[in-house]
Amino acid sequence: MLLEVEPFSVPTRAPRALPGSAQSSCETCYFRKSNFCGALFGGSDDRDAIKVKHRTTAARQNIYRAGEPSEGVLIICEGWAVRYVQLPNGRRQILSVVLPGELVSATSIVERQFAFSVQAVTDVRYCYIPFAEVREELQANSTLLDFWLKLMAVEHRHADKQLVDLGQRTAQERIAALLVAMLTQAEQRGELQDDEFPFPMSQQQIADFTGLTSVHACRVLSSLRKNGICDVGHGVVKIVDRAELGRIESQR
Amino acid sequence: MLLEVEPFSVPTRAPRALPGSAQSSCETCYFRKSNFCGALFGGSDDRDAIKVKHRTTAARQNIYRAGEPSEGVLIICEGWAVRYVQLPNGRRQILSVVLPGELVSATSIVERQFAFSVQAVTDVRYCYIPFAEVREELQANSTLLDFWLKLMAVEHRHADKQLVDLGQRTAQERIAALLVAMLTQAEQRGELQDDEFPFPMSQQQIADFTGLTSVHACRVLSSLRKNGICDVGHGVVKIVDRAELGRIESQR
DNA sequence: CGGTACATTGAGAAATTTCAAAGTTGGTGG
DNA sequence: CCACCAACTTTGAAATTTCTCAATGTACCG
Repeated sequence: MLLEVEPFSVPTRAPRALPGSAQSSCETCYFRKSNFCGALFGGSDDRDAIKVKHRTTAARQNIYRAGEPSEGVLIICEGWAVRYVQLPNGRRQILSVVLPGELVSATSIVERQFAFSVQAVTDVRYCYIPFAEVREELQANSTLLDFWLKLMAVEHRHADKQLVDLGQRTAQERIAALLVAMLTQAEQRGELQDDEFPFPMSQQQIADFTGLTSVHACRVLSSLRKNGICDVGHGVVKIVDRAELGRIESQR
Repeated sequence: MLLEVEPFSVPTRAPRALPGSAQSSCETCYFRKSNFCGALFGGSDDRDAIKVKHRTTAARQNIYRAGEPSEGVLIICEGWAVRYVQLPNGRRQILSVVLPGELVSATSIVERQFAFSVQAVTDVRYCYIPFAEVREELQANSTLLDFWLKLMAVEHRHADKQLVDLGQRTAQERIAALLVAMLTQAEQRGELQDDEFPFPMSQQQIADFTGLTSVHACRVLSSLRKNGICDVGHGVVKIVDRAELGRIESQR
C-alpha cells in the first residue's frame, strides 16, 4: 500500500484530462508579471523567439527523475509540485514545495542533472527554458542576474529553515510550520478566502515533507482539528485559530 | 594579543594564544590556490589593493551573530567554524561546518544580514572581503561568476543532503554520515594519516549538527567505538572499519 | 457497484529525550 | 609541580515521542 512513485511505477488510475489548454504559452501566463518568467522575457517582446517547451503531467506523476539529464530550467506554470529524494527503503524526503510561477530550483543554471526528483502534486503544467538561453540572458542582463542570485538566496534560506525544523522541532511544530508557511504564501497570492486556502498535499506528502510517518502526521492533524486550530483535508486548509497555530509553530 | 570577545558571553577560560600570526595576509594563505580567494585575486597581483580585514577569534566564540550587519563576505582562513541557528529554548541547529579556505555562505553577495550565526569551533583566523569588491569582480569576470554560482549550487546540494539525513535517517546513520563526509574532505585535503584525521567538534556540536541530544550522540559514538568501527574524541577521528562505517551511513 | 487511493484508529515496540549524578580532561594559577 | 576549575564525557533509569503493524473506514472515479 506504499505510495509507489519511483522509476517504474505505472499509474493505477488513468490521468484525468488537464484543466486549460496544454498549448497555453507564456504570453498569457498569469504569473508572468510577478516572477522570473517576467524578468526573463522582459517588457520587450522581441525575446519571444526563445523556445519554451510546455508540457503537462497528471497528479502523482513524476515531472523529473533524479539523475536524468534535464532539458532546461524547469518552471511550474500551473499546479503544485514537490522536489524530493527517494530512499532505497521506500521512504522519501520532500525537499521543497513548488507553487505556480516558481522555479523548481535556481541551481539549475549550473547543473543539468540533479540528485532530486520532481513530482506533480496536482495536475501540473510546466515548461523548460533551455539552459543556454537562460545563461545568455543572465550574462547580458545584470538586473536579471541579480534577480536570479536572490532566488538562490531565498531557496538557501528556506533550506536552512527546514533544517532547523527537522533537526529541532516536534511533529506538531513541523506540521504547524508547514501550514503557516503555506498560509502566508496563499495570503500573498490572494488565495485566502474565509480563512480557507487550497492545499492539495496528501497526508503522505505532508509526512514526507516533515520527516514523519503518514500515520503520525494523521494523528497530529486530527489533534489540530479536535483542538479547534485548523482543519486540513479535501484539498483545503481551514484556519480556525490562527494565533494558536502560530504559537504552536514556534513555541520553542 | 587582543581577541574578539563576544558582547554578551564572557569566556570562563582565558583565550589561548592563537597559532600563527594574526597579521597573516592572503599572499601567504595556504588555500589561496585552491579556492575562491585564489579565483578572486587571480594570478595578477594588481588586485591586492582590495582591502581584506583579517581577524582572529578563540574557540567557542562567535564570529558573527544572527541579525547583525556583516562587514563583507566572510571566509575562514584557518580553523573550523559552524553556521548555526539558536532557538529560544536553548537548543540549536548547526547548518553547516566551514573548513579552512571556505566561504561561510555563498549567498552573502546578495545579503548583508543573516538569520544564522557563526561560531568558531577551534581558534579561527578569518577575513571579510567587502561586499562591493566581490560584486564588482563577479560582474567583471564571468569565470569568477561561474565559480561563485557553482559554490552556491554545492551549498544547496549539501543542504538537501542534510535535509534527507535529518528527516529520514536514524541517529546512527546521521552520525556516520557526518563522519564519512568529514573523512572524505580530510582525504582530499591530505589530512588523513594512519586512518586518522583532525576532528575538533565536541559531542554537543555533533549533536547540534545531527539534531540529537548530546547524551544520545555520546551513546552512538560509544557504540561505534565498542563495535570497532571508529573512535571519535580528543580532536581526532580514528577510522577502524571504513567499509562498515559506510554501510551504516546508507544502509537504507 | 467495485476498486483504489487515502484517512483513521488501536495497541505494542522502538528510538530518542530527559533528568541526574559521577567520571575525565586540559589549562591555569599558585 | 600540584591542585583546582570549568568544560566535556559517560552512565543509568525513567519518561516521552514517534514508528510499526494491522485492521477498518471513507471518498472518489470509472
